[in-house]
Amino acid sequence: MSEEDKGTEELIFEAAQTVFVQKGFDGTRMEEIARVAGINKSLLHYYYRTKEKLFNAIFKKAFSYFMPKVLSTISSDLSFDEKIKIFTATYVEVLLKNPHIPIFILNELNRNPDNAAQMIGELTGIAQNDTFGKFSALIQEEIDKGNIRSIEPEQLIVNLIGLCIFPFAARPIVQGIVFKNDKKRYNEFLEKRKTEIANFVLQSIKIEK
Amino acid sequence: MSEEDKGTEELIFEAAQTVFVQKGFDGTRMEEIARVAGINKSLLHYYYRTKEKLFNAIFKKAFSYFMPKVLSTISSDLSFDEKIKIFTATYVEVLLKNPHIPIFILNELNRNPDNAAQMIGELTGIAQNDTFGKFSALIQEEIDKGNIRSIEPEQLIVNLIGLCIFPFAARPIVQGIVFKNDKKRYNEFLEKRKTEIANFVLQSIKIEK
DNA sequence: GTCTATACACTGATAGAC
DNA sequence: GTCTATCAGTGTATAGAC
Repeated sequence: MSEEDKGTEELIFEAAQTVFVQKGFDGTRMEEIARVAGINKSLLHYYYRTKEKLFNAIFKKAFSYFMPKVLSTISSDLSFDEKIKIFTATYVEVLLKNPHIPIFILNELNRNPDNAAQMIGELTGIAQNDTFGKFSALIQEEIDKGNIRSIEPEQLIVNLIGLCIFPFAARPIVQGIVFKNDKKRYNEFLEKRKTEIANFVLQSIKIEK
Repeated sequence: MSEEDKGTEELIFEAAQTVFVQKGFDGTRMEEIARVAGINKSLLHYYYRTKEKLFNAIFKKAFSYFMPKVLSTISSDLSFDEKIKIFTATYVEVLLKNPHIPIFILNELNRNPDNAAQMIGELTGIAQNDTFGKFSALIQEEIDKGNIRSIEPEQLIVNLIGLCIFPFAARPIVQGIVFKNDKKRYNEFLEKRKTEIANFVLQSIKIEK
């Protein structure tokens, strides 16, 4: 399907995604979305009544990149180490393809938590099917079996997710200040993270030393 | 000095800080700042000509909480382990007192990188006096001395900072989804982070196992 | 379905009285 | 220094022609 064959609705959706993700809800003008989509401002309202409805559609899609299905990795029958490795590598890969998603989601989550919570709820029916709860249980199991050292499962989970997301959410700091605006070094840095995060975490929690 | 004794300029500054940090530049209305400050809208322009100038003043102040002087810890004559412990503990403490700062800074840095970079530049004269460069050198020294395992200094630095900042920037996710909106558990979680982060990191990079 | 024209509200900023 | 009044510009949304 070529660019011209796309239906107007999809054209609008993609333009809205580009602008909303880059500028956030407050910073986005319907005018600009229309311009990017190459159509008239009124058509936006024809397809999506209000700015909020259009935004919410984008938010849902974006959130699925932010909290990807990767989390289902933990339900597989791989070894714990493999789960951590695949989870972090795949997560970083997804974010490399959608680098602006983290700050967009974090910011909108903060700006309008109630609406965001509702959008998230509508996504999976009910609270991600408690993926984090299952993840916690899995970690506790590993501790009980003596495979990893004692650590609060929630601390480990937040560490894992934070290590993946942070370099993207804080790109201007990491690229600009840590790497003195050397974009090439910043990108190499992210590339290495695919394996570096799992390595860093597993080194911290392994027991046989 | 009581609330009433404050000069108008300071009153405006504090009101602006409250609103800007909560709603960002695009989401903030001069009207609301005036209302929070309990003064007239025109007075804002009398003291700070434009919305941008007022915002920039707030941004500079906020950034000093985001990248606190804690970084100077690394120039002290403490042991490497102690430096990591004090750095992370103090950083988390600062953020506990200013929990909305991280997402505010990250978002504005992303929204208008050029202006933000200039504001940061005006803060310390020139690029933080290359604190991160010194930090990198310190880490490399420890590796060369055989005190910690081999790791790219930049990866370690980003891990350290990310582990401190992320739980604040992603509060709605961590408190809402991981802790199912149990605010008490979320706060206990943050409290424990003061020591947990250093512990987690040092476990990962120590050599004698 | 897509366009032009326009209503209506709001926002940042200024002018001018006190 | 502080206020009221007001302007000019912009933003979302709708009405109506085609």
